[in-house]
Amino acid sequence: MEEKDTELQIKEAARTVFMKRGYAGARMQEIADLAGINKALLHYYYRSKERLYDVIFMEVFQELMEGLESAFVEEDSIKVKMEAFIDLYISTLMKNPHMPLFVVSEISRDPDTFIEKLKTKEIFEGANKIVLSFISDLNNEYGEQLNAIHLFMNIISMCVFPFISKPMLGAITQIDDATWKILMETRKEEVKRFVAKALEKR
Amino acid sequence: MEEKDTELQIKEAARTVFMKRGYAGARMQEIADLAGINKALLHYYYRSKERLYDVIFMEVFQELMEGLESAFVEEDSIKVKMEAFIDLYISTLMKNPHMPLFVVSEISRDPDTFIEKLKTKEIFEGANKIVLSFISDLNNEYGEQLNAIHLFMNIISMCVFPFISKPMLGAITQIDDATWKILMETRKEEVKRFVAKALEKR
DNA sequence: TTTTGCATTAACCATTTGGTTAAACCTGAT
DNA sequence: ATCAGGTTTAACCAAATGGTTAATGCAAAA
Repeated sequence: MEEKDTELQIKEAARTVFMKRGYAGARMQEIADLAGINKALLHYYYRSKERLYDVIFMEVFQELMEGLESAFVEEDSIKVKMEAFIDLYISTLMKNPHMPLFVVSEISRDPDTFIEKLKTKEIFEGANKIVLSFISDLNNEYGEQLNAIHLFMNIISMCVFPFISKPMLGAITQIDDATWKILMETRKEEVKRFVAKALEKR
Repeated sequence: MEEKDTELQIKEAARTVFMKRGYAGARMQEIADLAGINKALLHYYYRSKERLYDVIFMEVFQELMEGLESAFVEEDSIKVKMEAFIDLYISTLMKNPHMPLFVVSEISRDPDTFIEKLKTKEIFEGANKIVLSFISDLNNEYGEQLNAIHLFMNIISMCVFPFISKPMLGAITQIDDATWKILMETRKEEVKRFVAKALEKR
């Protein structure tokens, strides 16, 4: 059947368009064109723009959180966890470079609605618990040296921000895509070393 | 006269609305309402939405770059410059928390147009030169320990990203505004210490 | 072969939205 | 007082846009 195929094609098209343009900038017509279907069919499968958007947004958000969680499944020392996280998260973002900017800007567009949506889903529970336990672990291990929340922010920032600022950086410094890929690949080691050195005990 | 007053009021309203909603999400009517004037008057002063937007965007972008530059005017050691930058940039962002997300998402919405715009302006020259000389300074001083570009990214990331991710972080962890302010205030010292430690020579 | 029911489309519709126009409104100069 | 200039507005317009509807296609069941 074409059933699932069509629905999937719509979702892929919607994902591309929403990620590129944001909710306000996205056009139902463009999604339909990209999916190779009639615009009315969008409304047949997903009643409205907002519902379609919700589905896409939650999927992307979930992926972002899963990427975060999966670094923590193994029972290891906090240092190993940290390094696993840095490796894995940068790799994830190299595959999906548009995800973080999309998620972050759409949340700040309407934080209250986002909070409401979160409450109904279970994604939140997992991610939230893991973040808090990570911060608590950091605190036990490095509490005397550094505020754990700041350490957490530092790590996340160094992993995520380069992807968010890439278009701007690229415009200013004219880095081509090949160079960028190498830069992000070497970045894993650099960030790990940077953090490790900053946390060295003496 | 009301002349400059009206024009200024339009610009302030436009800035607020564009920063909150982005180009696509902004409505000329909302800008007019916020400025307390008739919508036609917007077109009287600025011919179109795009022109008004261009003015606002370039102003905000310029402010962001000036903030970056002003930390470097003094002829000091690279370490002092770095610390001045961290202090000053976090302070700037505390006053204008929406600036970075606005700039970054609008650039990535249409990087080519942004590059075109940049070429015609002089803002670029200054900022670009300073960034490159900063990276070159970093390289001379810490080149053996760390790739200078990554170090530059690290510092910028740790300063800027918290403001970009605040709405998301706030939604997940329920940090109130007072706590946030304290957190960002203490962050200046934390980031400086973190960077200093990571760069210590032995 | 006919029927049934979902999938798909062309044509439409109502609203929103950026933009225009012609008239009204000031204010300072004559 | 009236004239001339820019400023401001109410009313309007055309295009874009999300959404609907009624008809068509089409495959499996009868």
